[in-house]
Amino acid sequence: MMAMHILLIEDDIQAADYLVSGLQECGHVVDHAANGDDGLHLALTGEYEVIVADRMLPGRDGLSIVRILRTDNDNTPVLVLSALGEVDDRVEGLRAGGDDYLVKPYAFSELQARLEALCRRQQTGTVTDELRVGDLQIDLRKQHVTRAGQTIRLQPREYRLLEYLMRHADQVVTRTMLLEQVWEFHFDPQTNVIDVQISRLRTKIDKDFDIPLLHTVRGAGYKISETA
Amino acid sequence: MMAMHILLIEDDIQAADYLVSGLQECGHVVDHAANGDDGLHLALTGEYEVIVADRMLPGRDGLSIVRILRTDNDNTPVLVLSALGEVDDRVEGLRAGGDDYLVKPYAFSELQARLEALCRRQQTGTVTDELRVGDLQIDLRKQHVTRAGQTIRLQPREYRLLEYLMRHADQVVTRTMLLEQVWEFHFDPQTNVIDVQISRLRTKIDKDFDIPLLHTVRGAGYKISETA
DNA sequence: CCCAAGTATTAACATTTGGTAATACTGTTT
DNA sequence: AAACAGTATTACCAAATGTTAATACTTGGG
Repeated sequence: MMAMHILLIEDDIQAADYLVSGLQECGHVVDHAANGDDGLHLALTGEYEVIVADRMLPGRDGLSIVRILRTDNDNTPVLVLSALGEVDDRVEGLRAGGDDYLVKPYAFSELQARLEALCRRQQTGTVTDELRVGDLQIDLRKQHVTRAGQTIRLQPREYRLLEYLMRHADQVVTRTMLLEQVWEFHFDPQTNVIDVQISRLRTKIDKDFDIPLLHTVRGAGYKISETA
Repeated sequence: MMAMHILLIEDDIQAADYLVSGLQECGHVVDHAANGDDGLHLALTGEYEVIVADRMLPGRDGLSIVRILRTDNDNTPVLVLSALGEVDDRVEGLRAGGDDYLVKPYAFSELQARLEALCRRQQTGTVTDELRVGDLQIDLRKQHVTRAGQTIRLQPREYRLLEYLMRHADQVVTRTMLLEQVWEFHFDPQTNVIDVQISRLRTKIDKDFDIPLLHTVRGAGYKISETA
């Protein structure tokens, strides 16, 4: 089993210590947060393969953390630990979302097995988990974009547009390709949606930087590339 | 080959007559419009399995008709007839959208074959092409909803919600089912989105009618059914 | 060098939809 | 009957994103 970066959000000190040691012995790197708010902060800023969170937490409970991550388009898998009796409808909903839950008390070996399963599911989903052109970089798992280390916040459509462009880096991408693949329009909208969205994307990824990466290929379309 | 209702939009009288006769001889029912505007009107109001439209038309061209149908969520397949030389980028886009085009001059047998292909594609897509509960009815192909013959205009999400409910008519549909199937949320948004959207849907499908079809199943979810 | 087509940029606007919350209604339980 | 949880309705807001349109810049051919 591969070593993983794991975030553990658990307020019970005893349980937390036990888990941290156990997971470290398996070769994993474990960060620990003792309450929901710290946990959420780490989850949003850090790079974890998987998050283990208690259902009941001071401040912000485990489910609320999942919800916020998902709303933020962060797909890091979360394993929710819940005491017998506190399993509710929402925990069931979790399963379908690629996450999992585990009812306390549980065997450590089961926790291990489920963590592995969650990571496998994640890994098979995407072949690579990042795309890069120059200093522009997409974390596909977290749908997180940075340029020169600086976070760039994109809207959903802008993200899809950029992802498509980057999956075809150094290739010319035609307007028709974009309409079909990014907009799922199979007809001509006869408006300049694309021009406008390209422009919006440009201001976000190129405006504040010296070297433009998103190039116009006159009469053909667009191309994202390090070299003009 | 099944008999079909076909709408032909063609301004050239000779060509139109030729096609109408030919198609009628194959057992089809053909309506003919001689210009783009009449054609669009028939397309929007009538019930056709397939539409054949000239690319160049007085008033409104064939592609513009396709565009308007699609914007209106009408998926009736359109076969565009285009003279050599007037094929442009957009026509290519058509193909991907489940439509087709044919360059003049063409053999009548090829037209026949393509019409059949378009209809087959459409038929295999949906097993039935309408859902009905009492006097409430959905035309799945045109995504058109009527109650007691009266058109009901729904927003996209409202439509998906209603379609899901009607595909499970007389069955209780839980909130979790709706979140996953209609909203593709695999986590609890912890808001009352569903309640609000159900309410919006109700005002559209039940408010102006005597018998309510959308019922609340307290503690469980919702059910669409003729009988309370 | 000038023109036309292609493209860029920008602002204002409309629509769809989710979030929030106040209020009211309804069925169930004690 | 009173209390309570579940649900309904409604209004207002905000975000995302498509539409329109005015204006300006860019490029290549004549």
